Amino acid sequence: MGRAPCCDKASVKKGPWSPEEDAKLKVYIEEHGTGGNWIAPPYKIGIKRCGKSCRLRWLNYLRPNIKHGDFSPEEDKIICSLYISIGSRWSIIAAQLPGRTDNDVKNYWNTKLKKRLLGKQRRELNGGWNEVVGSQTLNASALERIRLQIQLQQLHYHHNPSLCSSSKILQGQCSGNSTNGIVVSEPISTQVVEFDKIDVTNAEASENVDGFILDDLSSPSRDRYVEEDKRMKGAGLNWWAYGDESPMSSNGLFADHNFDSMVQGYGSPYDL
DNA sequence: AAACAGGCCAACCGCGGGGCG
DNA sequence: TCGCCCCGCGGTTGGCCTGTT
Repeated sequence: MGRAPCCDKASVKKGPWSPEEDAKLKVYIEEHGTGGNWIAPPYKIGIKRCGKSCRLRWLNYLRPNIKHGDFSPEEDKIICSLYISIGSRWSIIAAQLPGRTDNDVKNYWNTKLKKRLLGKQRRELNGGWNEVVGSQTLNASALERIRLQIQLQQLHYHHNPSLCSSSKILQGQCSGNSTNGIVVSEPISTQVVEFDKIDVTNAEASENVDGFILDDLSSPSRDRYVEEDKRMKGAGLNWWAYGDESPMSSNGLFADHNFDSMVQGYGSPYDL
């Protein structure tokens, strides 16, 4: 038996909210709160909206301190790091970004950040991934996160020059036994690539050497990152400071060769 | 100038989980 | 314990906007 609808779909209004509806809802919520019930407000203020629609409008647009507009490089880093760790748990990720909503973060990831980071996926190091693990195909989102982990690991080295010299990056082909449907334990055959010390402030050199993130960015964005790098270095900070705690150890290899832990994520620098 | 394609984002949909009678 | 109801969440859609041909 299907679940009863939360409202009469035939009589509720859909589509964009009018300024009048916004104003009514805002005034009502600010004066009365929701009382944990989103079904009542639309009836009480006389708008023909589903309670869920009211909740969404309030959370994503009307509530105080909502931040609209461009995401900062710092926010980018938080989103990337958390996505690697926990996947598409947008509400949790958004909770780490004051003023941002899960919807905002999700849209930003899907329309910009993912493309920026995965845009060079086709240019993976020396042949890239074998997506088939034994007879098991990796869950797509898990695979994507693994790929991002590797690409972000590169950024990590960009911004930790002390780690860059003769650093090694796992680019890996996976093989082994399925353990829980999406993950694989040892053995993981690895290919290791060495690359030279890179200084991100030399954007041109970075383009030439790594061919990844920076040359994917438009000039203004790249300049932003370079500026941010200078600022962070000036403050004695490194980007992507998840190294030692991540499933990849600081030498760039997986710490435990266990894809399960990597896919589940436990190395975020941002405590949840 | 018109047509088309792609990007972007607000809003909707449907499911899972928790509270409660 | 069961079923209903609602909330919260992630995935998806649809329409507007902008850039390109």
